[in-house]
Amino acid sequence: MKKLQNIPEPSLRRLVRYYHLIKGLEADNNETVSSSWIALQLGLESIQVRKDIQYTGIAGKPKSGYNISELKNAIENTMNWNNYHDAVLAGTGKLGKSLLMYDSFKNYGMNFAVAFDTDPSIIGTEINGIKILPIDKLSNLVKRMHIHIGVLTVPAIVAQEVTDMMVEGGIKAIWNFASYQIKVPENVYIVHAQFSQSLALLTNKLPQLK
Amino acid sequence: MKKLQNIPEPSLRRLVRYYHLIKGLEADNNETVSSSWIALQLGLESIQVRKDIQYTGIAGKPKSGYNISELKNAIENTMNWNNYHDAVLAGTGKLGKSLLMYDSFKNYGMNFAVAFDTDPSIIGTEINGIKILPIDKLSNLVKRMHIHIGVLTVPAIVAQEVTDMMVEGGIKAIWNFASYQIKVPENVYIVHAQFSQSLALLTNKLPQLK
DNA sequence: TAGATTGTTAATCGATTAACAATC
DNA sequence: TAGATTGTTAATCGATTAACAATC
Repeated sequence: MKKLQNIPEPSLRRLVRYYHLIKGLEADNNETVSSSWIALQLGLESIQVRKDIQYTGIAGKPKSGYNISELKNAIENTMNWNNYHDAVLAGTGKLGKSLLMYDSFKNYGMNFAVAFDTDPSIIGTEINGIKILPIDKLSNLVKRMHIHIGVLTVPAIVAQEVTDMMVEGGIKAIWNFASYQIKVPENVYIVHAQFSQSLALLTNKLPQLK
Repeated sequence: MKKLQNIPEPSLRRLVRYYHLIKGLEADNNETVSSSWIALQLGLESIQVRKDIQYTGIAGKPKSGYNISELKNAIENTMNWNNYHDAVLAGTGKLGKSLLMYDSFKNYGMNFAVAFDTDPSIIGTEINGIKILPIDKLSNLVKRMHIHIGVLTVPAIVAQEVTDMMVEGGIKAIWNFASYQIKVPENVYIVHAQFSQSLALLTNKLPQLK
């Protein structure tokens, strides 16, 4: 049984980059990859790559490096991407719809079981095969289906209200796209996914780039 | 003239959260906010909030705290959100389209001037008032219009090719949504915005939450 | 064997936190 | 004035990096 270790957030982010990099390698038929090659591609130091990979629990071989498919599996295991977990999405506006249309989340551990909205004109319809139900059914359905992941793509003004419904239903992790500081009990985990947060990293650097 | 300081990424991310929090405060008519109140709302320590705010260059008042509108402005200045910069988007698939439809980027320092794609059936049309042009015009147009921000929402397989066009045209910052490790010269800044990166932070924690 | 690469242990660096002085 | 809150300086903590031994 693998011991669960808290992997630093920067390491998790880099591991995803390694993952996408070596997926490209698999296509050509390479078998191994070295930390220094990964580092070179990503502009990092090889020791940092080795440290990050150690968090996944696999070992490389001196001289040859890491087995590519083993490393790929190890990252998938670390991220829990080797199987997927049901999720609900609340708020089928432009962004919500776009996420529902995106078919690749299953490769990243998540599957939309059902979506919720308040707009009577779309309730009962489907987006990409995913049924849209009225928001007041959220809490009960989530409880009944034992769903633990909620994706929040509602307007800021109702973000807390919908969050409370999710928490009431037993949601344990919220992927929050709403520009609102939702409050949750201590045992609920939030990942902030606002575009503004990511974009801030870019716009903040602009004066130094021109 | 404010000195440019490199603000740590975690601080930038938290500052965006403070920003959304105090925007809610402005609506009610509060005038000041304390670091301890912000910290309480976000589950942080007040000293960390004060440290982050110091990066924006403003000073608070002992006993009363920070002036809310001053703090809001200071964060906007730090992120360069007080005016906006033209950007181009390449790849008008589901995600690209959804970003073009999103009208709030102007509030976060960015404005789509034009978009690019390869699909002849949509070239020449507009999405949300933004013209879609053939990708081979990208480099020249970007150069001519002095655009410095590129948003990459193309399939992984062409990500490097399109990146090269952007770089050739003089793009200095790339907001990359493609699941591909694009390579750029040292003077080009990349922000990784893949859903998988953000989602990894959530799925990695799942075993501890259930 | 020699050389390349991993993995361990220790050192460094930078971000966070603590203590407390300054001040409104 | 007393008390609340900021801001500074120092201490701590955790992530990154360096040095080098282990090993294929």
